[in-house]
Amino acid sequence: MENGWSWEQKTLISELIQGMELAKQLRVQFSGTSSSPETTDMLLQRILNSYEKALLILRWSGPVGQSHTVGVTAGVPGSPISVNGSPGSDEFEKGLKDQQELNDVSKKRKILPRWTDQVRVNSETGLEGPHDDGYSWRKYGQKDILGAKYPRSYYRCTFRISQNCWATKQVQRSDEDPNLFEITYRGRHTCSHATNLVPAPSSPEKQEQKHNNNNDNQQKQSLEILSTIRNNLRVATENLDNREMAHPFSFPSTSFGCMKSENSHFSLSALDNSALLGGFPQPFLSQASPESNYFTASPFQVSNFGGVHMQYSESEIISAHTSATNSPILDIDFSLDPVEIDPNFPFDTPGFFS
DNA sequence: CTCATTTGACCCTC
DNA sequence: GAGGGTCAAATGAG
Repeated sequence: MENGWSWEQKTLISELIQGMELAKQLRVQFSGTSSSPETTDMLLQRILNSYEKALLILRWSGPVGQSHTVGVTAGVPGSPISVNGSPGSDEFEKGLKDQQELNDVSKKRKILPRWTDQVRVNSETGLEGPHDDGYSWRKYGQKDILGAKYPRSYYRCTFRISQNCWATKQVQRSDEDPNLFEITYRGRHTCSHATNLVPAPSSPEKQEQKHNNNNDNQQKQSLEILSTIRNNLRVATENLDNREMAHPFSFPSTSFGCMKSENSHFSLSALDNSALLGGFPQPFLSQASPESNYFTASPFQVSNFGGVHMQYSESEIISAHTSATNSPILDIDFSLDPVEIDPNFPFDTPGFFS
């Protein structure tokens, strides 16, 4: 590997840089405008900071982090938060240490990266969108949880055996809001199979629209992203299947299938300039409802893609915040197919909120 | 027949 | 010991 940097890494860095430059341009434009300039500037600054951190992390881990070890990501297994931690080199060392520990199988489970999404199911329209996170899951258990009204379901990747893919997820229905499901992902997908491929955008217009957003309307898109952030990352969910209401823990595994590049429409080049904004890995990329039929990338791009939206619980946001500053630990698999996006790339948390 | 789900039992961690 | 997570036999669906 030349210089230890793969093509994917270079592309990633290139995209990061480009995104950062765009954010800078945005900041220049916004500075001085009347519409809450402080907030705008602050948010833009945050975005820039995030890019810088991401680049830092990337460069730190680049040639070094070639081991592709199942990463300790921002999510940080088990303990979400230490909010006030400051980013420091010791954290990097910790990351290295954790990665080394991954060699110990017995610790594998413990160290698996972990993050949470919240998915709301709309009882009216009742479509099965939000659970299509692009992977193929098989339910292996269900458990009544102390203090929880509803049982928790356990899923693992269908290809655990065939491809040694150790990704799992837990689905817990919210007590307060039965329409809300908290999905905790653990581990990364190492499988490359695609039993069920994510459908292409339903219509050329939508695809075109998306494409335009990626190119001609970058600034507009950024504004929408900012708007999304302002809205606490909470977006209404539509067109979801209320079948889940009746069987909350039977998330259809059939509609998933590990994402396959040729169908995912997520090639880096296709993402163009929005790669950093929209190209979030699983579970941040979710197939939109059958109606919208194209991807959503949450939480940063939700406003651009109708249909299903992930929600982040406050704790998750905090976690994100924390990991951004505290856990520059990487889980970047640069061995990925150029068009495949690493499920665990720690964009879930980091920079965008720091 | 094959594969996914269910469910009670077992294991692990705190 | 309690609770959460996983295993694996039984069962069901296609």
